[in-house]
Amino acid sequence: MLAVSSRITIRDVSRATGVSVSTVSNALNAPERVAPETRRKVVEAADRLGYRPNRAARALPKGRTFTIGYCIPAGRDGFFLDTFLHQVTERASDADMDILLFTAHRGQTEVDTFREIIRRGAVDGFVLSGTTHDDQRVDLLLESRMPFVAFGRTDLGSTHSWVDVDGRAGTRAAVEHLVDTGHRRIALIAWPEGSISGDDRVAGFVEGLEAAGIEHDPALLVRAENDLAAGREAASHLLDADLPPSAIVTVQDILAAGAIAELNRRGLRAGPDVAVTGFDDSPPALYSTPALTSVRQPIEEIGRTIVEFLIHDLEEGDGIPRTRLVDPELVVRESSGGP
Amino acid sequence: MLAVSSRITIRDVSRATGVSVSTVSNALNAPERVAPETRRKVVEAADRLGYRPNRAARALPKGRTFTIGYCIPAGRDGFFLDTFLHQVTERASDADMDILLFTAHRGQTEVDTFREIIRRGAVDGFVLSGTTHDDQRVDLLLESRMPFVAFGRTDLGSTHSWVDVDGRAGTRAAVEHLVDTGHRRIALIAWPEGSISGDDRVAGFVEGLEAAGIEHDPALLVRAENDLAAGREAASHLLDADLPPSAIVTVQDILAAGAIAELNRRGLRAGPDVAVTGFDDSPPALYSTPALTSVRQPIEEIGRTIVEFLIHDLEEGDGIPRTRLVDPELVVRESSGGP
DNA sequence: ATCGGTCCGTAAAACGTTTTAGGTCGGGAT
DNA sequence: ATCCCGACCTAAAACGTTTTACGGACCGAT
Repeated sequence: MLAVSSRITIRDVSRATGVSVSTVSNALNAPERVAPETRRKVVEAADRLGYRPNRAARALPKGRTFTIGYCIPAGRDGFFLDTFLHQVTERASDADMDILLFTAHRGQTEVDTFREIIRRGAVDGFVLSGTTHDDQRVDLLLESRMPFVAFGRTDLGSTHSWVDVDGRAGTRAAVEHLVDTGHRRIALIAWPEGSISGDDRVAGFVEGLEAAGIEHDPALLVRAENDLAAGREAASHLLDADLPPSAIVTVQDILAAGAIAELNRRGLRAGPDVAVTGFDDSPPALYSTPALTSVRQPIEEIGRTIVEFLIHDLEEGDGIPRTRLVDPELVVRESSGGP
Repeated sequence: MLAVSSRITIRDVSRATGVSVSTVSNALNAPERVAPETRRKVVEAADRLGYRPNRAARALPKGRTFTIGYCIPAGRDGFFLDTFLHQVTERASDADMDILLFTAHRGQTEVDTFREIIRRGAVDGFVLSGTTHDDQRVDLLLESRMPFVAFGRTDLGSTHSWVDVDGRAGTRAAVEHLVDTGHRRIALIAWPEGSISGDDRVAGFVEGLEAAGIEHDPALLVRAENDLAAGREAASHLLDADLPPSAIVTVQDILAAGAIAELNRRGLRAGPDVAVTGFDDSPPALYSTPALTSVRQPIEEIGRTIVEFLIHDLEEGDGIPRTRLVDPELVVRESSGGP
């Protein structure tokens, strides 16, 4: 369909007020350069006509697009994409910026796509998520001097802005909670070694045990991929041991769901018989029976902070890396003997 | 931070090849207008320099932004936003378009924000979701002649493009499945009257009963808001009846989760004792114990079709409304006595 | 009276493309 | 020889803004 609806341009406002195009622009962007009466006339006419500067036309001379890029991850990133994106978008909107959503082109790597977006001059900066140790996107962005803020740390953590959850504090809190309710034999189902947040969560587990003066039994730490079946299997392995644990901590809700399923299969109840805790406080945690005790990441705060950092960088242009580690919160529910 | 990285413009390619700017543009956009040898030279140089036309600059003379708008809903829309957005973005990317994500400005209605986006000439068309009976956004878009495709029907269904799930067929399939496994006393937990998809799902329930020759007992249809507690309460009400149901159909997984929680509280087991089915096949359905029988909406297909319709409209410009009702699929799990 | 300075407004250039309207050249038909 | 046409290329205008540089008017000070 043809772009109809004859859009209102600055020229229409100029005609309506009898004042030049430049004066209209000045009246709207730099009010101090224009006589109060003229400004009033212009603003009134612009309002009446419903004039809004064309995005693309504005971007050209400004050298800014008023757009933030976000690459939507290929594999589902978890359940908070929803919340995260909403928060990011809302905050961006407060600063009059929009979000450009893109995804890796077919047959291209994600980094290639980032490069494309940069070359096209499509955005002023990026929000990253799902960072890895040596994240290639970070290399590219640093190299091209593109402002960005990452959700998650990387190996280059000190040279760029990031916001992350203190996962270590999270699992540690879970362990402390279990110790407080009388558990001594506490197991952990973790991911395979090598991911930043995974290793961090393991560290918190160990730390929590140490703080409670409990010796860490290596047999009680098993690794599993992040899916239901793997969680089930890992739990089964733990429960078959000579001295099975009385509590199972996991690094992700799905693993916890797997553990609960395995308990059910054996006629045991999560909570009364074996305590289980998850991580992320994703919807399944809340809706499962029994409801899952889980470590909640403050996604809203994270999204808000990320945009705040990015906008600051864009406006002030100082390029100084800013970082923030936010505290997660343990939400106690039935699966660990809570209410 | 200043936009550094001295971007490559068409002028650079022009200089590198010794050919005019217009020829470069033609070589890249309308190859037939340029001699083969020249074209080769231009393409080679463009490749070598990594030239990509600037988005904003291109939008101006083209009168197209190569962008599709999507307003991220305020309340969480469900769990498929993730999947849906990914699909939409990927398909858009196939057609060389990006997604502009926005959200209602503070203190403005969603419609106001749509109007803003249109006035700014920020997008070529929209993808809508979460439509209501008399959706104001639809009115606005039709009025401004903006191409768009809705996920979900509206009262103006015949005048615009939409893609929707046949919810009626979904609940009907759930009822049929329950009848097949021997149930006769089947209840429904539905939403309050008035939503398109909710009423549709109720209709499917009634239809299913009729088809099986079962008389519909009004006492077995209760209404509840879409949250866990409400589902719990509704189930409790049903189970307290003189003739409690042997199976409970729900119009959403969260209501089903509530029902299961209530069953558990009473020492009953979902599946063996009372069958329960959900709708949406959201993550909680899969991860709950027992795993939930649910009606799965083919989100990938929906997202793909929506973009397909929109791109077609944009390219062909015929503006003819296209519609598609896709069939959902019943996924049988333990909560209804499945494997 | 002339000068200098402010205030207010405007014309014009610039941003990086695409597209329109020619322009030049060579060759085939007359 | 002239004319016409097609093939190839280019200059220039256009898209809708912002911004720079300048000009006129007015005013107070010399």
